[in-house]
Amino acid sequence: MSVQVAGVLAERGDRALGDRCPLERTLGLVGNRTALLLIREAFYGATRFDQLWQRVGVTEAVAAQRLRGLVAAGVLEKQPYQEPGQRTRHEYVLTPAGHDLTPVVLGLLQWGAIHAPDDGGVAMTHVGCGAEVRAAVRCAAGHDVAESEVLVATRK
Amino acid sequence: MSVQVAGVLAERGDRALGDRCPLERTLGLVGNRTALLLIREAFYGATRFDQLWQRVGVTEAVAAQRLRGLVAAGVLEKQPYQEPGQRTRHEYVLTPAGHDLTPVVLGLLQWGAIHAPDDGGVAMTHVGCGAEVRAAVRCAAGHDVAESEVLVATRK
DNA sequence: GATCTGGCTATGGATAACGCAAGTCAGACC
DNA sequence: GGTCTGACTTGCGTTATCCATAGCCAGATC
Repeated sequence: MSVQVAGVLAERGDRALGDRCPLERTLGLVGNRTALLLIREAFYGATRFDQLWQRVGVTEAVAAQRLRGLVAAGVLEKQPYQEPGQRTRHEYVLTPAGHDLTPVVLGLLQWGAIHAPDDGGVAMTHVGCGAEVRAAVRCAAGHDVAESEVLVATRK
Repeated sequence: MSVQVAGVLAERGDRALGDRCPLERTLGLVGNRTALLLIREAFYGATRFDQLWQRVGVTEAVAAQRLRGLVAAGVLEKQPYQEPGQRTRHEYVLTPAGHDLTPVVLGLLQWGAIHAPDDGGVAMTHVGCGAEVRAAVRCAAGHDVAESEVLVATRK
């Protein structure tokens, strides 16, 4: 059981659609290990360069490179801040576009917790009611949507 | 505004947690370009080896390698099938674990459609009611959950 | 038995991602 | 002016990922 596809996606046969195919560019922006781990840490609340590279466990060089990419992609932005007695520095905070990745990061965390048991799985709960939190697929009318009820079409 | 963290995640300070940190292993399994594109095609309904590598636009060698990984990770499984007058072959179908990646793939498709306009963005609608489909964060009690209302804790 | 086809495997080489180590730079503090 | 620290940058070697090409194998067809 899969989603339903329409338009170019359905008509292409068995050919690739090249680099304008859905996900191609997106994965170029956020679809690598370090970028997703940095986004995870941003979700956890890390903002300073030091925190980010140390918690992710990559070198400063790689962190700097990926952070530049994420800023360019509009996922993070650099904001100046100043602690008393310290000089002005910059912190990396999630933009609205970055926050829109919540279902993705949360979905991956949830998937790992269930299906990759060695992954130091996490438990996520709703602070308000204590119930388990999960990424779900819904429609704007409020229905829970099964995978087979999704129609994917190319935009004009 | 970020999620709330508890337990080891909150106490670790600015150290990395190594390869048992949430997402590390998960991203090793499904967190690379080709794997995610193959999962996308599986969502779209492709099952045969030829379809998969051609639609993704990758060589047979790379596709075979990643498909082995996805089968080993339990995301896909090989099932024998036979078309009349043809010999027995194998197709790759999503396992329940693979289907559990729906919010992730759908979330990435949705993010790309909004924030990466050159990504050949797609429109996703609910077949039942025609409303737009989106990945959302909910709790088991049925509440919509804001990012700041999520408590992430390490499992024991 | 020879051929063909879908589904792979094998080899070699390019590019990208990463780790390690060292260096730069700006401003607070002495 | 000199030192220190957080935030990077630079250079180099290694590993992972990818492409291109070629070859293998099983079974249906001829």
